[in-house]
Amino acid sequence: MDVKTVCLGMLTDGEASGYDLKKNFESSFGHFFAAGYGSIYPALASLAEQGFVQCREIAQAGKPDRKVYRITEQGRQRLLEELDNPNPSHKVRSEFLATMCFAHLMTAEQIQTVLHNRIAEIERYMQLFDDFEASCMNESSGGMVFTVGLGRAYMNAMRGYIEEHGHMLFEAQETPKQNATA
Amino acid sequence: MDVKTVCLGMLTDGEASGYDLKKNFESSFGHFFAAGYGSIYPALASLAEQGFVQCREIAQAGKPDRKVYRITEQGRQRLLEELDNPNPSHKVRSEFLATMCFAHLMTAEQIQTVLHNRIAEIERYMQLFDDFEASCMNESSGGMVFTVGLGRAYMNAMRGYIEEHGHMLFEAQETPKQNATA
DNA sequence: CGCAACATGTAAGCGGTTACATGATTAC
DNA sequence: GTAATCATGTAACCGCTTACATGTTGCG
Repeated sequence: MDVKTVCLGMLTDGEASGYDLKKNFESSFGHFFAAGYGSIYPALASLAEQGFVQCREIAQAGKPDRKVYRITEQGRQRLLEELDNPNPSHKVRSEFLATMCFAHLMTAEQIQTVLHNRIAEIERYMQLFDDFEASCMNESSGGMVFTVGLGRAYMNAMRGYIEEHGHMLFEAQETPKQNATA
Repeated sequence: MDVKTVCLGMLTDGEASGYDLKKNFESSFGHFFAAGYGSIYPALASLAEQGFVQCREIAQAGKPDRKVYRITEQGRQRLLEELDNPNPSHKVRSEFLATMCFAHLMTAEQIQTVLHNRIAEIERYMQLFDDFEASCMNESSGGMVFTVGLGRAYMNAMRGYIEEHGHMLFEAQETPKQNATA
């Protein structure tokens, strides 16, 4: 399951351009599947080449032609095959947690800053979830609703844990050497 | 913050070989920072070349020489610089959630299987957390304890959410086309 | 006047995954 | 016998990130 497959899935909701899909990746998919233009445009080109999507160009004044993609029947079949995976992965890559493992090598201010920034980012995601529910809750599939709910649940758990247990990071500092920001 | 840096951090706990570090990556770091031998051995070689670690070879009968690495003073400085980042990332890449977004294109059995497997994986992580606490809780830094606690908190949140709200994925199935497993 | 939004792409590079290669010892 | 544990590495590959390239419209 890569960016290509997710694009294909998004297109089951109706036609869209690469630009449109990017907005989708930012809003509803942002918390668990990031993708930039550098992945999306090549993905769409490749899908078109394989016959999984069809492209319709719409001329525009002063802007590049808008390229709108629509999923084909082969594309739908392909998507179903991908969705058949019984054990899709869920991977976390956290520099944040890696950093916190070594909190005893950091100053209290450094730790405080990192924690503060993490909570701020969590709040941003929470805002995204609120926006999503405010705007497109009615037209959304149960799957999307589930996804947003799960995002909210685990962001909430993280925030709660940090607020309740973050203090333990400040205990047992060993020789807080002066910062080597050089 | 890449595999190299995390290896460097692990070595602040004492000397270790690549093989040792791998076990570390699997147990305590497994839920937020995966790394295989293909990343670890080259990372150690590169760190040694840069003077951030020193290598001591221990001959062994019938096995390759055991290469034990120790962090140097430059290595410690380097690590402190890396830890100075005020906004370390926390990224999720979830084929699981991506799949669930398109649950309305799947059969009930498929969804059930995916959910079941995800919960099984969460239980595995929970077991790892228990093992960690049973074995090395006393000697561990506050940071490691925090990390494991946070992992447990969000695994728990995920599991709870799936159990309480998973049912919504089965509503509103649209034309559950027969599977295209080809 | 400058920035954000609209709109599409390419190319280099990087970091991590996977597969391959080797081989003894110990426990079931 | 066969699987797991110990133990280290290389090399190809793959997919994503980042930077670059271009240009208009409209708002404050």
